[in-house]
Amino acid sequence: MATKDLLNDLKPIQVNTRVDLVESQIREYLDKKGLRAGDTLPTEMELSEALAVSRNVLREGLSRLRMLGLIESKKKRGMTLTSPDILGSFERVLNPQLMDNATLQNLFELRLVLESGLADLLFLRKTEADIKELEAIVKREKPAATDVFRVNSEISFHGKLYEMTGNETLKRFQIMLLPVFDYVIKNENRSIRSNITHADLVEILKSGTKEEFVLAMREHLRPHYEYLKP
Amino acid sequence: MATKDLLNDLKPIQVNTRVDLVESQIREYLDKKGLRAGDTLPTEMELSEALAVSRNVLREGLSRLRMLGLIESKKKRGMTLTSPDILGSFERVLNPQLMDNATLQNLFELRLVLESGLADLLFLRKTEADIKELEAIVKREKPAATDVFRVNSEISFHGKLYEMTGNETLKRFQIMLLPVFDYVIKNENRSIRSNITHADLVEILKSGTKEEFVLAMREHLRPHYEYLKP
DNA sequence: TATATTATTTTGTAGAACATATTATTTTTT
DNA sequence: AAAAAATAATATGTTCTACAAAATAATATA
Repeated sequence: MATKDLLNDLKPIQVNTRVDLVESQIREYLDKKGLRAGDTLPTEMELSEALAVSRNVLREGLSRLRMLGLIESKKKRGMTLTSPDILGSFERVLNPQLMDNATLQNLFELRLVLESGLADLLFLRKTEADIKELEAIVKREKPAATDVFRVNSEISFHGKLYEMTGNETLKRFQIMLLPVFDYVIKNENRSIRSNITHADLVEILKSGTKEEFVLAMREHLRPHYEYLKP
Repeated sequence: MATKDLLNDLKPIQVNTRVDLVESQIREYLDKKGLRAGDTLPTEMELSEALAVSRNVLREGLSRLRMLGLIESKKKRGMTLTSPDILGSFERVLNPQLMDNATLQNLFELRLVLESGLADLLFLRKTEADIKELEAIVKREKPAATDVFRVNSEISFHGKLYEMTGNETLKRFQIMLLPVFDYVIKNENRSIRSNITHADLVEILKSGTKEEFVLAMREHLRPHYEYLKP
């Protein structure tokens, strides 16, 4: 079918609104000028004149950049560039209800990949205190509930792992992915049993090697991988 | 110092602008009403009246949601909810020049974690064709350049690995992280030599086991980990 | 009935005006 | 002359009105 191919090959021409143009032009401007956090921008009047748009349209564009944390503005002082909160924007968009299934699945996998790859950072930065806390968490788990990744034990145990990496971005990322993970699992009604328990993982973290941990973590996650499509 | 503690404990009161309120209120509204992709929103006039703000302010808020890909609008038809492009917003913000050092470092590590955790997905989805392409890429590499992760071989080889996961989100994520990775490496002038080459990795993918690959990949990335702070 | 024309509706854009907060300047007071 | 108070100036925040443009609905015409 030629028409079907066409639909795939050429995506519909989208008329960029003036605001879209403002946004990209300003972003280009920042890049071109090599501006950095702290630098000041021209005033709204100057910008709107230079771009030949109304102040209204300009402000709609600026509003976007403000939301992303790229700029801040104060009365009389004007606008300044700021270090954006890179996960802030991500957070606004991560609503399982609105995401299509493919993306949900992708994010589910993304999280598995992350967990599988934590080993080195963990061994680099684990402390005695961390191990003790993990042991406490494991102790608190109900003995009957062998299911891993179930909401309760999930948040505390795996969350603690992320925390131990000392990587704030990673940690926040995990928290943001939690609802997605939960959503997928619930929707597919998966039953999850692993040969490697949380307790086993802690034990290896405590007195095992990195290599052992890598393999153990994979084994711990295996049930999840088994649900993935080839 | 009491003042210093205070600065840490209580963050400055930020007067939310009307636009900020509009944004969060509309987001709340969507959530509360349980609206999904495809559903239509009230008109701008209705919304601005309900929120008691000018149409201008309302539009600044909507502009943000539009940027995030949460809503689309057409003349006469009004606005509809859409599945957001979750990485689109991320992309807009990932400018190494604007990010603070801690975040750069975090993203660098994030990428290492991802690469370390790819093994299972790769073994789940690799094909003959993939392996052949990898071999071709390795063949093209200059024999003198044993440095891994250097821009050229990096983009093609590691990029191909991500591609093989069949996870579009993951793949795009990697592309977005490339500049960050490059930026960090250049700034720290790291010399990188690994015992495991790309060729080795391909060989294991071809006729080795998952476990071998996991360990090989870690070894391949080891030089990078060695630069990380404990 | 089919087609052409004309409203109607809703978003997109523009311009002017005023409010508000913050800095800069001037005036007054001591 | 120095300090304090009052005033002006400036840039962002907000509102209002008006019109353009596109897509749909309604009507008139062949």
